[in-house]
Amino acid sequence: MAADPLSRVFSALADPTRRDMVARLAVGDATVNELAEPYDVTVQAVSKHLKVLADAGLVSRTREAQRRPVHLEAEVFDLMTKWIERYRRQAEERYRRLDDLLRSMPNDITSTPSPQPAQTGERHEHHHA
Amino acid sequence: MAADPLSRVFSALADPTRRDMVARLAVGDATVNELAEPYDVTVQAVSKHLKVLADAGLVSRTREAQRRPVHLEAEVFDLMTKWIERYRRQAEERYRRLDDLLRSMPNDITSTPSPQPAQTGERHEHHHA
DNA sequence: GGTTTTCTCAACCGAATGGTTGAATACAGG
DNA sequence: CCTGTATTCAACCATTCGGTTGAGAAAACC
Repeated sequence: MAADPLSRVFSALADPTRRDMVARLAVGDATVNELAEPYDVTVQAVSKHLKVLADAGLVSRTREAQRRPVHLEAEVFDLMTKWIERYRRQAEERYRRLDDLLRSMPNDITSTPSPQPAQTGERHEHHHA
Repeated sequence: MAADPLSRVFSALADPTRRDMVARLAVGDATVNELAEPYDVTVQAVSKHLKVLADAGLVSRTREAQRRPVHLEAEVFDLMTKWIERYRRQAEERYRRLDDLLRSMPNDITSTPSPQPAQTGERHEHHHA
């Protein structure tokens, strides 16, 4: 339903019930009924949550008799951590550079915007005129 | 609006436009108008997105004349990475233990009383010797 | 003081979300 | 074959979400 994979994963984990399910599935596989037990919602609602997690690639279900054991797929986590780490590092590096800049010039700021090159993925020019 | 912090952060990053804003803010602070420029939505929509990011603690705004420069707060990322890493590690450890277990017992316990149900997606090997 | 710029608030709209109940499907077993 | 169990599908409902337009609010500039 949702467009890109990253949005699906973030969106799937934006719900506390679904995060709790993931937490419990990290301990071990479980059936839908087992998963539904602790919550006071219907089994159908849990089944829907599972579908969201499955669409995000976070869990897989294999038919085994009439039960459908749910299994956590941990690889998708990397998608998020990569994204997060990338921009956190970028932000922290910028912070560090700003610190250096401030440290190196006690006065006389406001003249040089930082000399960093055009950023990859920046699809927008500052035609500041 | 008053969901838990973790839900707010995940939810905030579940939108591609907001993720793009975060990516751009990692490069440097920006005003609402500057942020709105590349997207073909109204400034009000961007302002709303910013409110979501701010409620999640991902950005902060400081009034500076009539402009409100937006600043990325990278610490909140840790909230997510901690949660993610915790359960990924747990799942991987469980995997490792399961591997050891399977390695230690040569015969499979899950003997199928009925013949193969011709169902796709069977993932455990029945090496019928 | 009045205007312009920047930004937010309010009301509204359509689509998605999370929940429900009820019916259907698939399989195990008497 | 019939029944029970596990799960999903379908329709519905209330709320949220992302977007719009239109009206403020606050500061800078004339």
